[in-house]
Order: sequence, then structure tokens, then C-alpha cells
Amino acid sequence: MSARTVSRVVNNEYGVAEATRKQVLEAIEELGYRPNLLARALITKRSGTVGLVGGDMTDPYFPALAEAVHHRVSESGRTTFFACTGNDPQRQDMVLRSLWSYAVDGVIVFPAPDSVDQLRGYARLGLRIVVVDDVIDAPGIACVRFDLVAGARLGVRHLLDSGRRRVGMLASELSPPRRRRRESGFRSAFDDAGLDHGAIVRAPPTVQGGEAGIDRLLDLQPDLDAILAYNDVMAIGAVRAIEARGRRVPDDIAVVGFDDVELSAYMRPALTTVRLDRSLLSIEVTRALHSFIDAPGDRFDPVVLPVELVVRQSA
Amino acid sequence: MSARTVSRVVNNEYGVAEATRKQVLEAIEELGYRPNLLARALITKRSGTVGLVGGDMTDPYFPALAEAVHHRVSESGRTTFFACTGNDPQRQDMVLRSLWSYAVDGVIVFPAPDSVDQLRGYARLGLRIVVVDDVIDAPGIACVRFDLVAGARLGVRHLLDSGRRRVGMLASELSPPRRRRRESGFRSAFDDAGLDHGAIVRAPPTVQGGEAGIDRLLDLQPDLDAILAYNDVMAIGAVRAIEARGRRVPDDIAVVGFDDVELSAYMRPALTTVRLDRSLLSIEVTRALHSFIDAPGDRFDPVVLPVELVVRQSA
DNA sequence: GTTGAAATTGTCATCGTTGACAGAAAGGCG
DNA sequence: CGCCTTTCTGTCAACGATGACAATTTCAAC
Repeated sequence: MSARTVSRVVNNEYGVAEATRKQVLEAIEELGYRPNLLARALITKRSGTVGLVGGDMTDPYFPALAEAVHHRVSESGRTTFFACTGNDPQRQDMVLRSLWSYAVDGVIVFPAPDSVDQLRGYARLGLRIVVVDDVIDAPGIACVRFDLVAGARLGVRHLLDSGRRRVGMLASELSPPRRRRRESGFRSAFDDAGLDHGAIVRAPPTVQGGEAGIDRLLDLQPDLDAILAYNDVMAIGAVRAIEARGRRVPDDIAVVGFDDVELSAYMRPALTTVRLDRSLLSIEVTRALHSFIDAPGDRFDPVVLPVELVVRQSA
Repeated sequence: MSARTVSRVVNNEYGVAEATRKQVLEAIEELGYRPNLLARALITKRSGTVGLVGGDMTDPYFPALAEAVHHRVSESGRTTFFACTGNDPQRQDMVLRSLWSYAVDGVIVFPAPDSVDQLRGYARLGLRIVVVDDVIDAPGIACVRFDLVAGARLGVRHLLDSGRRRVGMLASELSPPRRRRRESGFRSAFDDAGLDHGAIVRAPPTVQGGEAGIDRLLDLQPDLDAILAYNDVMAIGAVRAIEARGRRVPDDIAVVGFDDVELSAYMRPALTTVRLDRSLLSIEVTRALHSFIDAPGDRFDPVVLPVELVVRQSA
């Protein structure tokens, strides 16, 4: 009974006599044997694991997506490991290096700013990458993103339709110019309407960032009557800061967010927001990943996901 | 220039001539060489990684703690991988198996129900485990927990002091009897005061669970004037459900939660809650882990962390 | 019983690294 | 210069699995 035979049994390979198989399984049970995945991955270059790399765990969008992705990935018998980069390219490099050298079958990445070349590099090393919310044309990299331009336009349209005219935007300071698609949509919606948009202020995409951003925005332009925020977390900060200044939401200033995190519905006022459907995203990113893993190719056509406006109380 | 020499340079080992070292470093740079961590971990039985295993990512307490742990762990040059179990012992087993067989240096676990023997088993296999919020006496397992009994007593005391007399409790259905320390504290506080407590209802520790729990609780005992909730997420659900029934918080029914997640302060009414200080917890769990990793021993005295009541608007 | 093909099992090399130890080079000293 | 010590570098085996292929067993058919 050689190690090779045990290996065959463990991997359910063809060509083991039923009696031997049973015998091996009993021995495995008795001895509590567990295959060493390190050794296996070392030789097969495959580990049966997938990495999900996000920027900031404390943004509730990430955990919710993570849960969904984990679920889908586990259906293919793989384990998902999560890691976060704090939106720092160096930390992202560390994380990707670890994941790569543990031979993950692929990673799903919310890329840190200015890390396109880094990602290209890992793709060249053979790491299969699914990039969320950016467009990188390279073999081994698949791109999945929401139609944020349309999303911003939906939001602006809604605000204009409800009579708002002085609309500012709270953008994220982490988005490099290439990825400022919400801003493009914001601008283009005003162009189409033949109106001028209000100021755009960039801040960290957090609750605190939202508060700070609003302070700057209202100092810049005190007569604003509506805000389009980069995401729900910023929108929440915005609502807080607006109320702290003694103005009311939505009566004085309307607020529209992006994401539709669970919490948005529980806020008072409940948040009007552009929904980026996590379930949709989780389906598409795992589909992309599986197509990479199971198929021989290294190309995957970019996917653009639709968005939808969820009108609640804040606008 | 043998592989052994390169290995020595990469690991900063003693006994390499300066000239050779420089030469090797240049070659590494030029060729883009990266050591294969799989092979290294296979032979050294150490991977320089740590696992953090939680039940539910969508409970905001976990990501916030994860961020803090990640930060602390990375200071020792290690990478943290996160995984979640959905509070399912089988999924926990899969996750721990993966982590173990990737030779993580240790794991921090929020244990799924009924998994004590499982954890003992992995500890016997050599996995170093830090258990949060449970007490398991076994070599290789360290335990860190909050003083939840005191926390519940603080919460009840506060409610009694503000004149509430009919106090119900929203507990978690995932806690096995051994771990119902909030409930013990709840009961003992009433015993001490010579009063009777209200009904205790168990539900899933989620927003939806909180809503469902409140419905059952108020059907059972419609005259409740206060609720102690298992955690903030349930408390948020409770507030929602109470208001949906046309009662007000805190005027009609006061609500106290546990955790003090960031969001608690942003709710309206802002949540009164028993703070389980994440920063404290992250310090202690990583301390425990490092003591396991760097020291030869396999014993670590259980740590009990203090809690504090944060009074806001909901009670 | 022999033969041949098919089914089953075993052997050996390999993945990329490090531990143990041996060999080579360099330096110190009489 | 020879000898010894110290410093540096290389060789070999091993970690635990699998790929390639060889060896053995089984079994049917002649």
C-alpha cells in the first residue's frame, strides 16, 4: 500500500480496486490522515482556494459582497480567503504576493489606486485576476464593473426632477482620474439638461470623509440643495454633518448615495441610493473566475452591470 | 552560486560575503525572483500567515475587529487571511482544515456552536488557536473574552435606574447554554435587585432576527418597557420593529445593545450600548497569538476584558 | 496452461525550499 | 610556507504530495 495508492484514493482517481479503496479509507479514518495541501499545491500549482482582496473591510459593501462570493465559490468546493489593502498599493502588493505564492487559483480584486502595472505584473506571473470597477486590458485579467456613469445620471436626473438645482458632489479622493465614472456621469447629466452642476469635493470614502467633505462643500457653496455622494457610507456622514449644521434632509438638502448597503434602509431618513447589486456582482465575478480556472484561455470580455435607483426618504 | 546561497541571502542569514549578497540581490531584482512560500512553508512548517475566522462578516463588529487585528499582525511582518463560517461547525471545519494545512502560524476564532471538540482536535494537530468569547481548557488554545456578565448587569442596572421595570431580553439562538453569559448577567442583576425580569427570546443575531425577536417578545409580553439586546445589530432590528408597531424608542420602550459598532452612534435614536472595545480585543488576541508563536509553550492564561456602558439616546 | 490485454499497484523523479553537514577559500600566525 | 581557524559556499536529503511510467496482478480466451 504505497503513498501513491493513497493519493489515488484521496483524489478519487480511476483505477483503484474497490477492496483497496475501502481499506485505505478505513486507515485514513483511523489515523486521522489529512492530505498536506501545501505539498499538493507545490506540485500541482493549484490550491483550491480563491482570494478576495478589498480595500476597506469596514465599508459594509465589502463584507456583504464577501459573503455572497464566498457562498458561490464554495459551491465549486473551493475555499475563499479575504484580505484587505487599505487602498494602499504597497499593502496590495504584499497581499497579492502572499496569495500568489500560495498558488491561489485566482483572485478578485478591488484595486488600490495606481496599481494597474502591479496587477499586470501578477497576471504575467500567472495569477488569474478579476478586477472590479476598473478596466485593464491584459491577458489573465477579467474586468467586471457597474455602469456608474448611468448610475450617476439616474441620481442627478432624480434630483433635477424633484426640483433641485444646486447639486454638489462628494467624490472619493481614492479614485484616480481614469476611474471617476460617477463624476463623468454627474457632469454629463448636467450637460444634457443644459444646467450647471455644483462643486465637486473629494474626500476619503468613509463616514468621517463624508462629514468632512460636506463641511468643505457647504463652505464653498452654502446654497446647495442636493448632494450626490460617492457611496452610502459617505452619504451617511453627509446626512450627519448636514443635520449638525442645523439643516434638514431632505427638506433643505437632498442626499443620494451609491451602493445600497443594508444599513441604508435602516437609516433615518432612509437613504435614497443607486443600488450596485451585490448579488449580481458576486455572480459575475465568480463566473469570470471560474471561466479562467476551468478553461484554458486567458481572455474574458469585460462585463458591465446595470444599476438601479432606489428612492427612499433622503431625496 | 547555488540555490542554498540565494536562500541564505533571502532569509538574511549569517555568513554570506557582502559581495556575494549584493550580486544575489541584483540577480533577484533582475529576474524578478520571488521565493515560493509553499515550498518554504512545506519544509519549515511555518508560513508567516495568520487566520482570523469569524461567524458572520455582515455583522459590522467583525470587519472592524478584522481591520484592527490585521494591522497588529502586519506589524510582525505576517499576513492575515480572513475567513467566515456562517456559524456552521462544518464550514468551520473546512476553513480550519484549509488554514491548518497551509501551515498558518495560528488562528483567531470566533467559534461556531458545538465546535469545542473540533477545536481541541486541531489544537492537538498542532494548530495554535486563540478562541474569542469561549472558555476551552486545552494545550494550544488561548481564550480571550469580554466580561459579558458584568456588561449585562451594567445594562440592566442602567434600565432599572431610569425607572424601567418590565425588561425583556433578545438573546442569540446561536449561543449554546455554556456561552449565555449575557443572559446570566441579565438574570443575576434582577436577582440582586429583588425584581423579576421579563421574557427572554432567542433569535438569529441579525437585524432581521432582532425584528422577528421583538415581534415574539411583544406578543408574549405586550407591556415591556425595555429591551436588552444580544448585540447592536439585533438592537437596530429591535428599534425598527418597535417603531413599526407604532411605539417609540426610548419613550415607550428603551433599548440597550452590545458591541458599540460604529453605526450605533449614527442611528437615530443613537444606540445606548455595552461597548466591547475592539481595540482592546485586537491587542489581546494578537498578544496571545504571538506568545504562542514566539514562545515554546502551549499554555496561555485566559484573559477577561472589561466592558463599559455607553449611554446615548435609546435608553 | 499459455497468451495478451486490462486493471491495479508500485517506483522514481519532481515541485522549490531549508537543515545538516562537508568542502573550499580566506586570513592569522609562527 | 605550512598549519589552523574562521568564514564562506556548495552538496545532499528531506518536506509530502503527484506525474510519468514500469511492474505486477487479474482475468478471459484460446
